[in-house]
Amino acid sequence: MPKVLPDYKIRAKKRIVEAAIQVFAEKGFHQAKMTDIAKKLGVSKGTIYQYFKSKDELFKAVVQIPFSRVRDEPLSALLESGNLLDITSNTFYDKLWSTPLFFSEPTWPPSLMFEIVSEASRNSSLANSLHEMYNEALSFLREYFEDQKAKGVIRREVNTQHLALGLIALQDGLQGYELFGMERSETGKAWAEISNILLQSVMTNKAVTSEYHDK
Amino acid sequence: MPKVLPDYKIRAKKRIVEAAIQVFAEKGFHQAKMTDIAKKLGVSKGTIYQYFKSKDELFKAVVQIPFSRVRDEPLSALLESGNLLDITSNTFYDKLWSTPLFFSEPTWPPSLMFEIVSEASRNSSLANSLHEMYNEALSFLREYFEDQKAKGVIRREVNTQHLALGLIALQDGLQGYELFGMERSETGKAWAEISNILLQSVMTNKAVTSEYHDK
Amino acid sequence: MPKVLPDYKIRAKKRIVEAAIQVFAEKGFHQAKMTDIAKKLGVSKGTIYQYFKSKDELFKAVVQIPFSRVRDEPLSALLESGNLLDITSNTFYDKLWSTPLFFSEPTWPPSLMFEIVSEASRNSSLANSLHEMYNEALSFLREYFEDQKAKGVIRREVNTQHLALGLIALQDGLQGYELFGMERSETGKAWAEISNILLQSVMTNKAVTSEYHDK
Amino acid sequence: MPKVLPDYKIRAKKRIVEAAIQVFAEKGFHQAKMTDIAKKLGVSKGTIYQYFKSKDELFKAVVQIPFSRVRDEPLSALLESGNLLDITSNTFYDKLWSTPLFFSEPTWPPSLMFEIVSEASRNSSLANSLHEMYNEALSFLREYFEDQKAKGVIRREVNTQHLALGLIALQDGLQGYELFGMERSETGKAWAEISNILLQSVMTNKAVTSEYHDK
DNA sequence: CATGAATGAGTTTTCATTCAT
DNA sequence: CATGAATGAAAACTCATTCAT
Repeated sequence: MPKVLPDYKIRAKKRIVEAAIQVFAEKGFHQAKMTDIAKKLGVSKGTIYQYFKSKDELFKAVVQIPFSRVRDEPLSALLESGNLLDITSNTFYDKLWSTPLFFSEPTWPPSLMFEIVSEASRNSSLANSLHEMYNEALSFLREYFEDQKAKGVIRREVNTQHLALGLIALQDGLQGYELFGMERSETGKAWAEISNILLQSVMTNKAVTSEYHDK
Repeated sequence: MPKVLPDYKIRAKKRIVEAAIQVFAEKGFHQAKMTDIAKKLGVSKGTIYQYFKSKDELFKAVVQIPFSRVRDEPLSALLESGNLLDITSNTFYDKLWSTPLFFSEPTWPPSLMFEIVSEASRNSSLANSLHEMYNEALSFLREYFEDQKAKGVIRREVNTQHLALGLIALQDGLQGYELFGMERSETGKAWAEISNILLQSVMTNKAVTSEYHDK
Repeated sequence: MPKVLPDYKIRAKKRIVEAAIQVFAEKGFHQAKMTDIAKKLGVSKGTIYQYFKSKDELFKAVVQIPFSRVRDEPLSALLESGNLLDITSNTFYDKLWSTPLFFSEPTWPPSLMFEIVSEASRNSSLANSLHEMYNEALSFLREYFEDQKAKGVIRREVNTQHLALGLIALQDGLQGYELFGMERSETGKAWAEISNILLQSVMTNKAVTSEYHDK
Repeated sequence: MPKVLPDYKIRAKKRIVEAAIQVFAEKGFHQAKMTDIAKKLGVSKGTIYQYFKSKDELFKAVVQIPFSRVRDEPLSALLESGNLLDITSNTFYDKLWSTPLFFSEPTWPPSLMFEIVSEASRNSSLANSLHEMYNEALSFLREYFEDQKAKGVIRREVNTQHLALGLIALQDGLQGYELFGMERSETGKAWAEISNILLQSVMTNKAVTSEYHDK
């Protein structure tokens, strides 16, 4: 009888993955010992092996966390309710990465993200799934920009794919700098200024004028 | 007599560091075995230990490679001879990262760079030296922009620090995407388009006009 | 709640220390391989590392075995029940070193003792704890002699500290000679004769006479 | 053509052995690296291998240093010129061990001595040669005592073998205590007092009286 | 199911010894 | 002969994984 996993098992796996994400982020995948993860959960190593065949299996599960950051509700709300230049706000910048960890869908803290990207360069299957996730995120933003284009906010000749890619790359780059100690205040100001220049440049004259009037 | 290392020892260390960079980039620090590095060099494990006390020591040496990418000659030449919008070229984009490996000063391949950044989040001493390197690179670009400002190419009200930070972050972000399989052709086009929008936005009207005439 | 080690862990550590003492005595510290110790216990190397961080840590534990030989019950009993010249007996000589190994408190076999003393000359922390142990043993014997002095058995002008030191040194010296093959029968006779001369010399005339009468 | 070793070779070997003794004493046999010994001599490792097939061979050479301490000239002179109770002096105590190192015949410093004794318990060939050396030293002292007996200084019923054994054992024991930090002043006083008691006890009444008169 | 002591394969590290210069 | 860089066999040590309780 094909049986789906009982509910408690799914919840147990999720709790383990959440703990693993934290520990991997704190120590790095290879420095993180199975014992550390077990300790963080308050269970024994053996228990983890009841749910995941191996440390590698657990890593894969961590990596399969759906890439939901751009799609998550607060972010979508932000985009859909406001106007285009809201993207330049620190609120948006923060949202892009700091989707509340372990609240709804857990997400990778930046240090883990960078390790995963590095790992992806040697692991094509991981690369593929990362690629897919990014494409999804990009589509989401691109569609939003296309929408704005349809509304006459963004100029017709703008390549929305490149715009989306550029904005997210900018944010990822700045994010990385925070890892080695660049101040959030500094990266935040750079985000605000650069994204503002970019978006103003792609807006129609009409939109620019009206946005300024709104302020 | 100041006791410096004999020349051949410096060269030996350098060769080991170069091999280590390659192997670390291929396999990641923890997957890279001392044997792998020795094999790549065609020597025995023991030889490496004559030059570096431990694997960790070797990693530190790898990480202390001076951050010379922006200062290296071809890059400077590119900036100094050409006009501002040359930055938007793929040549420049390539230069930023792909300073020929093991030619003059070895540099970290991207996958190693991402691993190092991730590691920096847990290692404040590493973080400090990375920070310093980035500041140096940023200063270099900012000074260039200030120069352009003095020449009337860039508008006076532009914050050149943020401009430099934004451009490098954009490049680093795109670089990361290549690690999980995004095509260079795609990232290159995004770079060209976004950096072009940015730079045109910060240029004086006069400069924009003349640059267009040059083409 | 004061976090003490669980009982079984203390017992496990003790069993490992006992095995280590045996193997160190048989082969010497550096010739003794972790595998040898594990094999003697019938466990794997890994197990030992669960209880001791390193071979050196294990050595330290071996060395911290309390110096109980003079204080142990049979020895005290011997001293307290008998008369002073019992010290000259082979029973006492044997007791001084050969407290039954691994019976109650494990003690160092002579070959290990000599290695430890040699090591102490290069390791001041080890030297300190050895010194302390010896002082304890010496105090015990000195107090016994002081007691005998109070009872009129030993003459008042005798320096009991030097007497104790001399007797134990004599025993340690003879012990060493057994290590390179001097017969116990020979060292035993030397002990009997020399300690007898010494003790008779420090006894009061009255005590000498009565002791002779006892025989 | 059977050829004895050229003179310079013998001298070279001797210099190496002397350096080895020092380094073995400082660090212990296993902690002493061939490099250390070479450095102490100011030559390269390779040179040592020109004269000794292996580290073990070198150790054997160190251990074969003739046991000359009791026979060496100053000591013999001391014994032969003076009277019996001179043995109780600190000068004699010092002489027993501290035959000037590397002056004529090198001798083992105490820490090396203790390591060698420990090693002898596992190495019967080493044990044999140590035993032989000790017997030689004992004979020397015993003969001296027999001589004193013939001269009417020592009583006829005294077992001179045990007396010699006891005195040397006492000295060796005290020597060991200095290795873990017992003060020379303390061990010296114990030696003076205990050896004095012993020797006075074995002397004839006549000798005791006259010795006292000499003072 | 949960536990955590035991395992041992896989690495790092050491250093006596060799040998090309 | 002397040198010291290179070697590699032999240890120490790690930690994911297993399994008896």
